[in-house]
Order: sequence, then structure tokens, then C-alpha cells
Amino acid sequence: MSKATVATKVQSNECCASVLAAPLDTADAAALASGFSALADPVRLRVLSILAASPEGEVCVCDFVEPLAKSQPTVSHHLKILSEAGLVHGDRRGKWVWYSLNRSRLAELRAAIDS
Amino acid sequence: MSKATVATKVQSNECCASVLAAPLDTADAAALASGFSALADPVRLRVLSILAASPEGEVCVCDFVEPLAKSQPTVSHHLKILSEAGLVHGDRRGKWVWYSLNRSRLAELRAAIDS
DNA sequence: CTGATGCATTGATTGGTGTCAATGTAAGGA
DNA sequence: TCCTTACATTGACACCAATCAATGCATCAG
Repeated sequence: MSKATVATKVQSNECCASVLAAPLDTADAAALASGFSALADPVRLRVLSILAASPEGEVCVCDFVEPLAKSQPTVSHHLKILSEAGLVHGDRRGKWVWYSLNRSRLAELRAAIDS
Repeated sequence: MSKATVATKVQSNECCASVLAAPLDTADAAALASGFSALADPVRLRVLSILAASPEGEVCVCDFVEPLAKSQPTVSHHLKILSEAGLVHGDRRGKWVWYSLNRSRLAELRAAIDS
């Protein structure tokens, strides 16, 4: 990243790339696009909303299958994509894996399209 | 939409669907996912950032081609997708079409992942 | 009317994505 | 040890999406 780019980002008072602050370079655009790609699927959005609505703040894989009406491999597939995007985190406890929401990562994506 | 769903949305004090407020139904999830799909491409994110950085607030198609380093049909393709997502608006004036950013639509998507 | 310009559309190609059945793996119980 | 359970991975399929060359369609100048 060039010094000028860094200066622009410091000037715009941001920790990460923003769409509205200054013209995005190719690398920042690609990074942001991969983040929004994780949100660009209805099943994954419902995963996030189920996690957000969970009183305990975590949900095991088996409890996603029925509300999502998708097969268990499909659910695992989407959880993996969300996990690689940093939006959720899986924690294995015994036979179960409990997933929780990473709200700060979601806030990063929100900030990227903030005015 | 059921009465219960409407009641939930009124209770959560929102104009539109939100990922974090309550479990999304399939239709709302699909609508939001199509919105985020428009943001899930580096070229389109750069289009938005170029528009945001434009002093006049609008940019004609020909002035996207060089900075994006994409062919004119590809640029038109992305502008169409952004337009259909409600994120930009094209205004034909003579031979040129001037595109401008719809910030309120962007704010809607931001609100959908707001805490 | 004719040619040139700006943009959109079409057609074709390539690569990516969602889905599930089948299978693999790891943990726990009998 | 063997079986069951919970989850991940693989392989295959169908579909979608990004890209560009070629073409179409307006608009404007002459």
C-alpha cells in the first residue's frame, strides 16, 4: 500500500477500507467484496439472524438444520463460509459444535458502507 | 406477511428487514441477499466509491472505463446490476448517461446489519 | 441523410456457487 | 472394542455470474 493511500485512510479516520471515503484500490475492493459475498445468500443471512436471536448467543449445528430446511452438509457448507469470512466462530464441545456471532466483524462491514 | 411478523417488525422499530433484530423469514432473507449480492463484487464497489468521491456527484459511463480497467460492455453490465439493486441511478442527457449514487439505499443495507 | 459517438444488448466462454448423497472423522456410550 | 451420534468433507450436478467481441440503438454533427 502506498504512503499516499495510508495517509488518505488515516485522514478519513478509519481502521479499514471504506467505500464512501475515497476511491477504493483493487485490493481493498476485493477484500470488501469477499466480505459482502458472505452476506449475499439468504441461508447465511438466516443463520446470522438465528444466532442473533439466540438467548445463549450460540447455536449448535444440529439446531440449524430444521429451521433452515437444508441438509446437514449444506448447513455445514454455509457455516464454513461464514466462519472463513470471520462472521461466526465455531467451538467444539464434545460431540457438538457451537457457533456464535462475531458482531465486531459485522460492524466492520457495516462501517465500510457508512457515510 | 403474517400479522405476527408485522407486529415483530413494528416492535423492533424498523422500516425494513434486519438481520439482527429477529429471525428472518425466507422472503426477507432473499431480498436482503440480493442487495448484498450487488455489493459482492470488487468492480461494483469501486464504481460506488468513484461515485462517492466525485465532486459533481455524478459520473458518465465513459469515465468509468479507464479507472476500472474493464471493457465498456462490462462496465455497463455492472452499472445495470447496481441500478437494479437501487444503489445507483442513470440519467440520460444527450449522448451521455450520468450515474449517481443512491445513498439512502446504501443506508438501508447498512441498517439491515445494524445492532 | 450519413457518419460518428456513447451506451446497451446479445452470444459465447469461463469460472464460481448452492445443493445433496455418500463417505469420512471424531467423540461418547454400551 | 463396537456402535451410535454429530459434524465435516468429497464428488457430482445444475445453475449463475463475470468478461469480452460483436452488434444494435439512440443521439448529435455535418
